Formats: sequence, structure tokens, C-alpha cells
Amino acid sequence: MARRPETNNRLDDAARAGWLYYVAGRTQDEIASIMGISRQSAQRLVSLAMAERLIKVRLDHPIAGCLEAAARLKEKYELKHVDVVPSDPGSSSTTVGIAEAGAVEIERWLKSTDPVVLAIGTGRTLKATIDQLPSMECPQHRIVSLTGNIRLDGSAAYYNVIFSMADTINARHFPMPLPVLVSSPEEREVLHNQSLVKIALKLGAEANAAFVGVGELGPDAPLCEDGFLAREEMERLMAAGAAGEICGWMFDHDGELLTGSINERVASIPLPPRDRASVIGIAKGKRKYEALRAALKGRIINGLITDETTADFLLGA
Amino acid sequence: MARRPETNNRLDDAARAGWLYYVAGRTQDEIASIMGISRQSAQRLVSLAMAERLIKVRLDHPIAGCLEAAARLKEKYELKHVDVVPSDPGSSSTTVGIAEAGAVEIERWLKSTDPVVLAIGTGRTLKATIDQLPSMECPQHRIVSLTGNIRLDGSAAYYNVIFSMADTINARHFPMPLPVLVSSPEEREVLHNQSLVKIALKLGAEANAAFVGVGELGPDAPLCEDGFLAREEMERLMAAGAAGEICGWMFDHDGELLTGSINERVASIPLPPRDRASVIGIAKGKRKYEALRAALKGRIINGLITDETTADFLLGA
DNA sequence: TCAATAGATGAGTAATTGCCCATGAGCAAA
DNA sequence: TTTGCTCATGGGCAATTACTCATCTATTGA
Repeated sequence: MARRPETNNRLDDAARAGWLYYVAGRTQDEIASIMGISRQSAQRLVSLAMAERLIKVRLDHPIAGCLEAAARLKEKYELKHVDVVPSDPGSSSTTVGIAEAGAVEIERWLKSTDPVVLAIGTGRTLKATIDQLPSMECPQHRIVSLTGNIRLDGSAAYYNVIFSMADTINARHFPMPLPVLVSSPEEREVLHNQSLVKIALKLGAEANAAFVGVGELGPDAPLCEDGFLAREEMERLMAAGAAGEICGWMFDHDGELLTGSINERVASIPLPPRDRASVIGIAKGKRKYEALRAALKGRIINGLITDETTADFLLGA
Repeated sequence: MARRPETNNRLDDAARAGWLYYVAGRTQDEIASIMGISRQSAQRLVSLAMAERLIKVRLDHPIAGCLEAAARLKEKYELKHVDVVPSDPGSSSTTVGIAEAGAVEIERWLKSTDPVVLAIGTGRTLKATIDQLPSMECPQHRIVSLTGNIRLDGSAAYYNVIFSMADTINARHFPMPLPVLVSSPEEREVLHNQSLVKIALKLGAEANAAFVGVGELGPDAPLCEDGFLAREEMERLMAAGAAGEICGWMFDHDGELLTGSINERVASIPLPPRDRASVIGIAKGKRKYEALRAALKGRIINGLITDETTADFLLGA
């Protein structure tokens, strides 16, 4: 075409090739013959057009914002897995959307033909999430509950997450026949030495992925509502800088586990090692903003399923 | 999510896959494992995203040849706005390229925070153009159809341009509930006195910009194909020197509106005054060469979006 | 003039993508 | 329940694209 070997000529050609490729939908072979160059050169021009951002691509769909937020969260907090679902500004539900998305992610793990170990937390969000699971046959997998399902008075309580899940997917399941909190580190030591508990502990350490809710703290926190923690103890914790809890493990605003006595009385299974396993937090909503931010900051979780509004907060924070 | 086999769920997935492919640059294999589907399904979703126009691609680089042609056209025909896109020599499409460019220009107007009135013609090219518009919220703007969307038998017909556009950009819209051609000047007089029509007429006169296709004449012209004009009438027109039409207004090879009876039966809204408003023609291709040249010569349009080949013809002419 | 250097080129090859087809699930009508 | 239909699925394979590498070319500075 133009025989002017100017520097921007190459960019012009790149633009032309990029246009033919992305807008007109020609193959690089066709572009090569149209522009009188080799196929390889056409390929280079097309990729140059991309590299130089001459070609702008955008997604015209409501979930575009979610995907972008997810990508930015992933980078900012170095996460293994992020899912951001659209927010429903009118709804006050703390589970709509993320429960479905969480179920999709759990299902993805369950579809594996290789045996996997999934660790499951508890709470309203997790309950709603596993309610979204389809019936499956997963005899090759094992699921283990990270937290106890026993009240202080000995009755089974809390959300019956692990059993519901086992029913639905028909997998071997390992509950934790302990309370969330016990009275002393020594008691925990004793309880954790029970053989059944030791199996669960071992499984927890081996888990390929864990799905956990994120608990906010405060006088209205679920932990108090459900009678696991006295309100005055909660107040002491908050005065000590507690920002949230995951499976009972309390952490401060930097996501560091609190060193006071409380965490030494948590009987839950430790979260699987973050360098090897995915520990995915499922949570959304204003009340959980601070807890989520702290958990992400301290790398307590390395995966996140949340909604767009919460994602915006976490990105701004 | 996965539990509800809704129709738009598939589009959501397509959007997600398309985003991962075109924006995030993942391979379809990666998308497949991210979304927990097979590679083939990922591929289908990606191409669905394209087919459903969820993915908008645009070229953001002034190609020297096109730029130069645009500048010369602007000078030669004293135009307010000219856009020349690269030609695809092999393609027989009459819309590829100019539709995207037209959408960019329309979007530019729509981005204004001050309220604007846009007048819109009809036809295949316009339809393709507004299909390229992204979703927007433009409650401050108004769009008015320059031509009727009613067939002689009373059914709504032709390309449903104004309504599609209103859907996409969410602006107040004013259709023209009339045929393109009516039986007599008197009937037009009566119809134009209907209050709804008068509102549209007033808006048309106030429009800040109009986007119109350029119709060629001949036995295969769209006007005949779509049943608005009998073939024998078309032949009479051509014998009388007609060279093209815009929104139904017939003009000769010098771009002068024909004075015979035909234009007195056109029920379309008159084009906005060229001294104040932009009237931008969107057209390309050999079949439109003559009509375009005439329209430019007679200053029926004062803006042009076309391709390089057509631009070359118009410059040589 | 010549060596050094940067960048472009085409061949060859690996990776990725597009498409056809057989299959089976889901569903409505018979 | 059976039949017929639609549509999503994944395997397989051909087409297309991306990348590597050795070579070539133009430019620059000594």
C-alpha cells in the first residue's frame, strides 16, 4: 500500500489488520493476502494492535462490573478464587446470590473424579449455600465439618450444615462432636485427643478446600445470638480489638488471630494451610465489611465469594 | 445460579466467558476449568457472547489513509463530521464497520449531560448501527424517529429502529405512527395535524443531530423490497432523474429534492435544518455511490460515516 | 566501509480454536 | 408409556493462531 516507511506506519498497519480481524472478522490468512504480507506478519500486526490497545473490547452486560471487581480483588488480596455476584440493592438478604455462587463452586470441586476432602464451616450463609447444592453421588469425596455442632448443654445445635450436605451429595462426612468454645485450653486438649476428633482434625489438615462463613462481632453477632458467647465476653473481645471470626477463630482488624485466651478455647479444626488449600470465605453485606476486610488483609482466607457492593467496599478499603 | 435453568442464565454465562476470553485474555481451556464446563461449551459461550453482541469491539486508532480521506471529504463537501473506516475488500456487507463507527458517534452525543434531541432514520444500516450501541441510561435525552414505521396495511413494519434504540439507551422516544408514503398531500396534511404527530414534527425541527441511512433507487431498492413503493412508480421516478432518497425524500443527481408529486406524499419528518444541526448519513458500498454523491452535493446531509472505498469514489467524483 | 545492533521476516511447530457429529437428557404431544 | 422433537454435551479432527528460532535487513557510529 503506502510505501512510506514511517514509524507510525506500522501502527497504522496494525490498526488496519486489527480492524479486519476483530471488526470485519477475517482470518489472518485473508488479512495477509488483502494487505500483501505474510500470514505471520499479519498475525504480528493483529497482536500488536492488541498489545498497543488499539483495539478496545468491552463487555456490554450487567455482570461486567462483577467480573472486573473480581479480577481486582484477586490481585489486591492475592486470592486463589474470587466470585462477585450482582448486588440486589433492594434485598436485605445476607445470602441471596452468594449462596448460589458458593454452591456452584462447591459443585465444581465435587465434580472431580479424584477424591477430594472438603472442609465446611457453619452459619447461616453456609447453610443457605449447601441448600443450593443439587443432589449428587460423591462417594469418592469426604467432607469434614470445621466447627463443632454441639451446644454447651450437650444438644446438637447451630446450623446443621455438614449433615444436610452429606444428605444431598451422599459423601462420607465427618462431623465435629464438640462445642465451638470449650471452657479451657486444657479441656480442648483432652477433647482433641478423642479418636473420632483426631480423625476429623487430620482430615481438616488434609482438606483440598474449605468453605467458611465470616462472622461479624458485636452484641448482635450470631455467636451471641446462638448462645455460644456471653455478651460481656463479646464486649471484652471488641475492646481488645477483635474484628471478626471464622469458625470461631477471632482476629483483629489486621486479620491477626487474637492472642488472648479466647482462641485457645476454640475447639474448631484449624483452617487448612493457605499455601496448599483454598479457604474460601462466603459473605456479603455491610455488617460483615470490617470482618471481611480484616480476614482478607491477614490472609485468613485466600478465596472469596461476595456481591458487588461488598466488593466495592473491599476495593476501596 | 446453576440451580435455575433460566434463559438469561445462559447469557450470563456467555458474558462471563466472553469477558474472560476477550478482556482477561484467558484461553477457552482455562475458561472451561474456571467455569467448570467442557472446553467445547466454553467455546460455545464465547461465540454466543459475540453473536449476542455482548462483546463490543472497536478500533481506537486513526488510520492514516482513512483520516486523510475524511479530511478531504470534509473540505470538499463542507461537512461537519466525517468518519471513514477501513474497507474490507472481500466483504459484501453493507454495514460492517460503519455500523460500529456510527454507534461511536451516536454514543458521543448521548454522553452529553445536557439534554439533546437525536433524530433517527430507518433502514438496515441504521438498525445495524443502533445494534452496536451499548446499554446506557439517558433519561435526559429524547430520540425521535424521522420516518413512519407503519405499512400501508396498518401493520408495524420496517426496521424497528427507534424502539430498539430506546430499549438500549433508556431515553424518551417518539415514534412516527405513520407510513412513509401516504396517498396524497391532503392526507399528509390531515395526518400531520394529529397531536402526537405534531409533537414528533416539532422535535424533529429541534433535533441537535440526525442519523440517517441513504437509500439507493432502482428495481431492487429497499423501498420496493419492503413494499412501500410499486416498481412501476420507481421506474417513473428514475426516469424523472431521481438518484436516491433519505427518509423517503427523493432527490435528483444534484441533490435537489424532486418537485413532482412524490415528495408531497412523504409523511416523514423534515430533516433538521442543516445550518444548525448535524445530519449524518451512514452508508457505504457501490450501490449507494450515486445516491451518496447526490446527497452530499445537494447538502442534504452535512455529515458522513462511510468506508475508505466509498470515500475514494466520492473524492474522485 | 564495516561491525554492531535492533528489529523484521518466514519456516516450522505447538497450542488453541471452530465445527461436525453422535449421544443423551428433557419435555411435550400422542 | 411411547414417540418425536429440541437442544446441550463432549469427542474428534481440521483450521486457525501463537510462538520460537535462525536468518535477514536497515541503520548507526566508529
